[in-house]
Amino acid sequence: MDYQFKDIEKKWQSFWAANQTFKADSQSSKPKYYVLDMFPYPSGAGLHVGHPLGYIASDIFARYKRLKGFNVLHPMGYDSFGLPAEQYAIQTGQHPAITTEDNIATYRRQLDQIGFSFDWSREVRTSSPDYYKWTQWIFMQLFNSWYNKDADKAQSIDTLIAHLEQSGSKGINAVSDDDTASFTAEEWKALSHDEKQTELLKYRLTYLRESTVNWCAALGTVLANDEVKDGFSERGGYPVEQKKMMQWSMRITAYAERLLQGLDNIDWPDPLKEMQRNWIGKSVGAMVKFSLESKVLSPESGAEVSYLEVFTTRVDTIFGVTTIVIAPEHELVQTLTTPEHKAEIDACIAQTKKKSELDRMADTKTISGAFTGSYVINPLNGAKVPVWIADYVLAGYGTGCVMGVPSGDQRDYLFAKHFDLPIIPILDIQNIEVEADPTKEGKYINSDFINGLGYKEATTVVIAKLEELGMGYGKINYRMRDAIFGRQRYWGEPVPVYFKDGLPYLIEESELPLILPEVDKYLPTESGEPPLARAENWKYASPKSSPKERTSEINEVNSFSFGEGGGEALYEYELSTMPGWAGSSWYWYRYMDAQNSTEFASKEAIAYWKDVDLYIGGSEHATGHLLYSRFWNKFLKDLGLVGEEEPFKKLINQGMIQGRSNFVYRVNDDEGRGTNTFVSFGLKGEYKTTALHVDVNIVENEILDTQKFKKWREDFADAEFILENGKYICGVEVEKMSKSKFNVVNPDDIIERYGADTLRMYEMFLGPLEQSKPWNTNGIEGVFKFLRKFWRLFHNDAWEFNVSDAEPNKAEYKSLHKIIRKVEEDVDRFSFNTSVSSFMIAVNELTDLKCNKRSILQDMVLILSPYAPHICEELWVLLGNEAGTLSYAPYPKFNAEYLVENEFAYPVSINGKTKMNLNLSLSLDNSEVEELVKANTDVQRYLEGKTLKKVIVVKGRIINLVI
RNA sequence: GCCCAGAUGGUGGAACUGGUAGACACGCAGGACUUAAAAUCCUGUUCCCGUAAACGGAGUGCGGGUUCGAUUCCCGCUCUGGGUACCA
Repeated sequence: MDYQFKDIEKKWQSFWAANQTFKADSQSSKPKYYVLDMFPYPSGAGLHVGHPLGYIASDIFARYKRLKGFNVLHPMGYDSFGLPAEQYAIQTGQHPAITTEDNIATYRRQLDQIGFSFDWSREVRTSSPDYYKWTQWIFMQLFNSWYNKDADKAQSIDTLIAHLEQSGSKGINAVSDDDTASFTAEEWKALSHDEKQTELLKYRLTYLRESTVNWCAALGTVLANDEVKDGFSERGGYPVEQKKMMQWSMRITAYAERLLQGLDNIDWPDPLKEMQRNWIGKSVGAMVKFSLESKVLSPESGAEVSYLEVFTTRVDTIFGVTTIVIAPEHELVQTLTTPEHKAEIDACIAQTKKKSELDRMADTKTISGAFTGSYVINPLNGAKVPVWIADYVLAGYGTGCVMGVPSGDQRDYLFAKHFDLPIIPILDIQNIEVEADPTKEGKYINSDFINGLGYKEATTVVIAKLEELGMGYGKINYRMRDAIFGRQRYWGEPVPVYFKDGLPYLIEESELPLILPEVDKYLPTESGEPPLARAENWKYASPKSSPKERTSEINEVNSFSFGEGGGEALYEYELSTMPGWAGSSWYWYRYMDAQNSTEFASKEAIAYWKDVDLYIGGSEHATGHLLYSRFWNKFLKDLGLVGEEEPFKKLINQGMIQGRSNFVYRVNDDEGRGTNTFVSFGLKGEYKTTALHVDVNIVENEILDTQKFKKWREDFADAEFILENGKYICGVEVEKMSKSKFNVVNPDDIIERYGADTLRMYEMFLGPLEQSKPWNTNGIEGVFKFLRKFWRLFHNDAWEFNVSDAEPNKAEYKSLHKIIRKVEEDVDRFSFNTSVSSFMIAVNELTDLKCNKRSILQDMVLILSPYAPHICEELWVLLGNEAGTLSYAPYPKFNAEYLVENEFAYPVSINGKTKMNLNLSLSLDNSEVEELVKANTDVQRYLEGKTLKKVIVVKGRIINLVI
């Protein structure tokens, strides 16, 4: 009987669906295990063969855990808001919801074919109102919270208001836009309602602020830093420019330290943790004030300024300061510039502006800057230090102002050399002849009271002195910026906010979800407003009656009296929508309780499932999704809504599957035009050729199917071929998988030809899960043959196949227990490729043994079932088990006794050279082994009178004799 | 530039804490079955010398080191992939 994979797979997929085999229990006496995949964006192209790699791995793991007795939650859903559907809508006028619906149907069909054990009853879609209601709800919680640094957590904004009412800004230790704000309780109370709101906005965890954003004109939207690559948008590759806009932001910087610390307690790949650490970019240093010679007025705030403040990580080098350099965009540039230097400074600023467009970052070699004519005073030695501007100083980091220490910093060094400024060595071992020496070794020189000290000591002493003088203090800076949260797009979650007198207010919780309105077109308006401005009646109608019982002063600032007549007033809704990462920053909680209409997930569900035990996805989300998710999780934890500080305990990055393109070589004629003759790869050196992509689906093992090639495209119908050894060999190159390169392999085709079980095993067999690798189908035959061989173990005519209940023999037990141990080890370290090999060996052994023992075969089916579930279900029933019981059957237990051997021969080397085979028994201790070895006649022969110095035994084996 | 990961036959890869390098699979070559092909099965397959074979020499990107013994550990390079980019 042949292996009819199509019938078998269809049968079991229907069975699982009909019986809800993989529905996770909300309550169970079994321990819980949560296996999660990064949910896909359902693109129009459908799944290609690279997408399921991670899903297959997680599915194997989930199925394995079920067999091991865990209550497994293994859900799937769709991150269904996003740009491509909207771009398509702009081009075709088709509503993105319809496109998305179609794409999801395709994804679902493709996923089902692979035989995943997802619990589809918990499916989520970020674009569904039932879902985004809660995304909006979380946004509201963020709006209503501030970060209390003393408690080191987010708290309700009411607690902040209460504090302000009580004692003003005194004693508030918050993360805010403006940490210099100070007023008394009386001053606070005297503020108008709008002034209070403006003030509070500086503390809210999501807030509106004018910020410099990455504006992509072609996409008509703002992009986050991680969506911009080298000045171009990640999606589409359009140019991105800097622009100032009023934007919603998320105060992720409040969590910088916790995001950093949390990395130490989670089992994630080190490179990924490292990426997040770099992104957060913690630097420990100090703030130092350099007094101005005379006080000036700030052009922005009008306040008196008496010093320039710098941030430095090397405060120990303060005696080597020869310049203070400020960013050309710094607010005091014009104020500090003396009339005789104005021309130079203006020229320099103009040049910077021109440059910053595109190549400011590419061009790091050119040194440009100018002297303002002003001086400041070094607080520790009173030296007069000139103030310069230079474009290597960024306005957006630290104070936009640095102290130039040419001896220790290469940029300062180049700057000093270029403008002929002094360079002061500050460490005795410093070598500064050709470049700066940033060493921390040696003893200080030219450095007043720290002369002779070492780095650590000097740093402590300098900071202490600065603090004593009131001219500085130790400070930690982070590179990470607050995350921009608004997008000027249609296909996203509406922000549940309306505006009154220019200030944002939340809509009522009871009014959620705020449904995305219909629009006539998906483009921005003529006046440049986001697409939502096109929606009719996109206005907030205040509730008919004022909310009751809003009498307290605290509540007063959160609400206001509505239109006099009741229900008359209409207010503008926020027009931007949320970014792609909003919906994906909490979705793992929704799976815990996907149908809940009163909470984002019930307390009980969250208390039971807690967190994700295993998360599988690509490392490209390192500084996006994975960071934002950790941020929201910590916030939800602060509010007591969830229990765990970190959402994803263990994370595995699956490697990317790259495309593998095939080429044919068209022979050119003398004029360089292409002929219709194609030369095989090995002979192409003898001709002038042009390489053309050829569809990888008509190439097998690099051999072109010339008949299919002629049919592939009309103009190749009468192509001729110059063959080698009767075959046309194609060239190969690894590239991104894309339609235009004809290297896209669709999993449907593979399943059609070999079945889902083969696809699953082959994707694992291809190589280590975490490694990126090109897809090629060259080895898939081997996996298919293996499954067929496994099938034949149960259906072979060569021996009468009767399941026997007899006691298995030693050899059969040995094969079985070898594979039990191997697969357990492999699954635990996600080395699925090596277990596939081990299966092949085990099945070969059992075939050779003509094994028909029920217990052995049954255990084999169990062990293989996570990898190839369909065939195993079929064989499980064949062995007399009830249909559907396989997925929760107990996993076979490993017993080491079956692997013990009493006697074996192995090579032993003498002084490192392999010389002889020894037959010895195990389970002796080292001294006994030594005696035995000495008594061995073979060894005697080699010794030839010399003494045996050492017997090296490893894991009970003699490896080497030292003579 | 900086940070991280990697480099093993014709190919994908294995060797888990230093212990017979090349498991397993693909491909290739030869053979069996067949009128033939496909399918299946068997044998060989790191390279070099040589042969009927045994055997001998080299060998895990390159150059050193530690060790009885290194793909594995250490130092210095080369190349490839990923991240990041004037962060003071």
